[in-house]
Amino acid sequence: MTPVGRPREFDADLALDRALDLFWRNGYEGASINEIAEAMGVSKPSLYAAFGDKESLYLRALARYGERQRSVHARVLEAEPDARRAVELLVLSAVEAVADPGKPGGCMVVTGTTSCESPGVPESVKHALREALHGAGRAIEARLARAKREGQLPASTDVTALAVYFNTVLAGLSVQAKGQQCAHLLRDIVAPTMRAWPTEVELARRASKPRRRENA
Amino acid sequence: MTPVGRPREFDADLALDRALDLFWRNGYEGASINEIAEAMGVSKPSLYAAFGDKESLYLRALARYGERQRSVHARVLEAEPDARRAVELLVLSAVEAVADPGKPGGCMVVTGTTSCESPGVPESVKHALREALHGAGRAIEARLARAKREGQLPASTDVTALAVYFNTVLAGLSVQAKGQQCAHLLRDIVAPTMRAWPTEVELARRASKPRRRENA
DNA sequence: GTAATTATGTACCAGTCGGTACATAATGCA
DNA sequence: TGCATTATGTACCGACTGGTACATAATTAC
Repeated sequence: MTPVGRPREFDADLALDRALDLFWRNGYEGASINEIAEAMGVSKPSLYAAFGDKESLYLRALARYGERQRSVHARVLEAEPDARRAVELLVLSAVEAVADPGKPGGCMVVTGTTSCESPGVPESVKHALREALHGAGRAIEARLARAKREGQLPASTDVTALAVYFNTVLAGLSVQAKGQQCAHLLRDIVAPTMRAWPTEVELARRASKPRRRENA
Repeated sequence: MTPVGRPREFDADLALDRALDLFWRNGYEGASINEIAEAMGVSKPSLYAAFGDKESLYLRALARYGERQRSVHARVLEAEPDARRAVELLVLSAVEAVADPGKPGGCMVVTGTTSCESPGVPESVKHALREALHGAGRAIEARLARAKREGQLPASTDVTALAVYFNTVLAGLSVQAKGQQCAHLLRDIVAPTMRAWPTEVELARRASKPRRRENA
């Protein structure tokens, strides 16, 4: 079932990736339609015909970014049976990702969030960015909740607070990467970051009755 | 010695604060000269006569922001003799600051850093922002180094890494505030954040010979 | 007084912004 | 062969961008 009408001469999927790259680098207002169209290798009317206005294009790009990000996070978080090790890998992979010279520095959601206060940014975009930022936290929280069920975290653990904490460190990493902080310095913060994980000492001190450790 | 010529009819100091507010909120490119002039209560030519071009104005606003920020940080960091408590107060004060509804959400340096990749941002601005971001880390590092000298941190402590870590959490806090994360959730990350502080357990485990604690 | 100096508002500059009207080209279907 | 449908490039729209020319107003110095 080939579609009727003149076929488009560009790969819409590839073009969206070019737009994603620019939005990632410069945020919603910082990326102009003109340069996006040029990067896509497409004239402006073709861009509008294929993706609608700037708002729709950004939301599509953000959605794609989110899918990929969620997939990476899920793989890292679910691969390791030990939750502490899983989160540590998440942070470490984030360090490597934001410092990757082949990609725009930092995280698209962080870049977008910190530069979306202007009234020129549609409310839908602000909402999607907030949702994406909090969504990352919720993914971590789910993993921590599972760890708690499995006895890898004390029953008294506030998994919400701990998830927000890790999410905050990830956001901070993105800022540091944009600020051109050396990659090796960023790698060195993984260890301090993970010390937030409730230790056996605290586990013993906090729990009223000692908890038998089932894993590892 | 009153200056010759027609006196200016606006308070340049106050006007700079209005510009600071907008740059803080929207970053370098996100804040337009037109709206800044309007917020200043000044016509555009008067603005240019008093402050030069946009680049100069931003650098002056950023310098003022930096001075105030440094002053607050220094007061918090130096007031407490106990370094751990001092850093905890720093993080706590940052939470309250970025969540202050009376001020633009988040930190001006973070907002600026995450939205300065575009070629439209002068190199001097990018440089000043990097410097400001790293400067905050260096202030923390200095306090940690002092703590190490005073025996409040094990001699094996990597104060640079620890300072970058705390600075990263502060940057992340700013992002979370921009993302409208509830203030009470941000307050709850202070405790996990401070667990990165080398504990007595680690102090004992790491030091080859036990270190006598001199303070507290 | 007059000259020099500085500030002010209007009105404008070229360039870019997001977005589109319109004529033309390329396809499937009849 | 038309005809409907869709894509394409040119050329444009009004609004806004950072920045300024210029005439005028207000002050000090002489």
